Amino acid sequence: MDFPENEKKSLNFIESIIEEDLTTNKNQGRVHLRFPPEPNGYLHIGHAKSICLNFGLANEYNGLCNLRFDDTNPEKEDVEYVDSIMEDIRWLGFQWDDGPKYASDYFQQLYEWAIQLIKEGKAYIDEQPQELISEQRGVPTRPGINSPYRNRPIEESLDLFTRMKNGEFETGAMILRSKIDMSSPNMHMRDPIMYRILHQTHHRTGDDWCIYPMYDWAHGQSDYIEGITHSVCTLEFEIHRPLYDWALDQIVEGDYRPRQIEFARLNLSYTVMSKRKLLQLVKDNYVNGWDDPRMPTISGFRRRGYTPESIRNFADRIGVAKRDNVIDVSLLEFSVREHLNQVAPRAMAVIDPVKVIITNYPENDVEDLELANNPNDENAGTRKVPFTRDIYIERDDFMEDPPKKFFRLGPDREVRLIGAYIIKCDGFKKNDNGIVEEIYCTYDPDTKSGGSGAKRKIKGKAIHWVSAENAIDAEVRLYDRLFIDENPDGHKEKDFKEFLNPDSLKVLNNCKLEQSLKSVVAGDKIQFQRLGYFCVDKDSTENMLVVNRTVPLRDSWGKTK
RNA sequence: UGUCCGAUGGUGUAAUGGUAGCACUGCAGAUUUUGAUUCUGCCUGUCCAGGUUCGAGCCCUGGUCGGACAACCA
Repeated sequence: MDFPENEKKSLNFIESIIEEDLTTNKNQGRVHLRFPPEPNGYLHIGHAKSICLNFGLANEYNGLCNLRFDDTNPEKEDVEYVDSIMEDIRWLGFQWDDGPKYASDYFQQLYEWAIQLIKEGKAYIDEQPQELISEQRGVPTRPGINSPYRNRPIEESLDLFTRMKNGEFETGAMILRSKIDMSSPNMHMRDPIMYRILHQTHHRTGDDWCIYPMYDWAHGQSDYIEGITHSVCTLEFEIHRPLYDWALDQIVEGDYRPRQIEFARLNLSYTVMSKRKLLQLVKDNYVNGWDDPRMPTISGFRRRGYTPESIRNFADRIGVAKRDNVIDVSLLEFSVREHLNQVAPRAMAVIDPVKVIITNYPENDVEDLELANNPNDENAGTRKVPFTRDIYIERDDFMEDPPKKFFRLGPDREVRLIGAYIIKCDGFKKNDNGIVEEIYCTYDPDTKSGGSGAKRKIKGKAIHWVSAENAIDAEVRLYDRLFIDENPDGHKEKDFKEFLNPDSLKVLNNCKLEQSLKSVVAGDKIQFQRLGYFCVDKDSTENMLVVNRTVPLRDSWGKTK
């Protein structure tokens, strides 16, 4: 125990509400949440925050959490998105209770409630053109005016609504509005639209319906039907809450009633989060699909090599509150490094190779060295790595004329080859273009790792290497942030795409990996020592391994350079 | 000249009238066969003005600043 026994864990404001409700036995002490995505795009890291929140809360309070697709707009929705959303939630490690739900499951009930409202004189059919209706609605600072159809006879509205449903009118010809208050300071209360005509095939209900309920006439009711107690959503719905409550007032019987609670959505620095903008990046080929490793989508992070644990930890750390926030991407990167540091086996890879010839090493000898898979974790075991006369090292681990603080290879300098020997540079050869082609070294046979002279101190650091004869060829994809601006969509005069990072993807084709990596499969995560965490990409073929860099290691040298 | 919401270090987030804490970032240092990890230390904060109170980041009043709202989107 790190803390006194009666010290309470601090609660976020939603937990406080739930605990308060629990102590008053509200809704018979039930806790039932839901995650309600619209299937019109792929889930992103902002959704991950919401998913972790809702499912996490259910977990914490022994409650339930539904997955409900808010599929009331067939124009934008598609099963492709339904499938990807379910896959992403499962991957994150959550399970919804009792099968996926759909707002479209409730179309009949919603329709009947609408009829009830018409009969009660609380809803009417308006057949004015859209522009007129919008004009009459007024502006936030000025009240609207009543529609001339506002007081049309109930029988007439009933008849029209039935005919709307039966497909007698064209898309957009008329709407069903609730009769609330055209002078309300809250725009959403000015006789909001409940139903519109949409001759559009729905991905689940097909052509059963040609009228579709609006969000505000579906969401609270769906919550009510499912027995949701705490309906958690993002801040932009705050102003809808009076309408949410109004809709509930029309249908609630008994003590149970869901409550809407709003929290601030996640914003991440150096990225965009709006579905519309992400869709644009995909559709206009600025990235290679929704799961492009540069995308802030859950599938993008998955392909990039992020783990569900790291995303869940991230979600825990960012907290939940109502103030607008911009989370530094470095926190996400910290979370993934933290987890991968524990679980990713280490290996050596040279991504920008230059050949080193160890001139005093026997030409055809091969030594099988036994290296730890994770020097920080004995349980990770060991692997065999072949050592030979010709090896590759990283081009930037050698300098012809190195400064004092450069602790790697250079003329007359010594470095330790990780898990092998100390070598000393005796010379090098350049090609006609002045590029270093070969580096000549001698090794000190007494300094073999684990051997008697292994502890010999040198000024140089340890560097990674790969046996030239035994290397595996690979393509390495180096990803960097997609945008060069901290807040790409925060500029009024400039389109967010102007801030796209031209170097967000660098493909390296001449990379050399150690032999032990030949059996990796897509999704495997490895730390390439001194380089970063990498993940085998699904584009890999039998002939060419493709590896994504998830995130580089922290680099205090790179900063001081 | 509307309604609603918000304001704590560079970034997030706690403190629920009683010592402003934690994490990330940044900066130093120790250890290191990964310039990683690990460990240690440091920097930096209650939007402003009044009021209530023995005591206010917290309660009240007034300002300031920021966000949301005028789709037949969600």
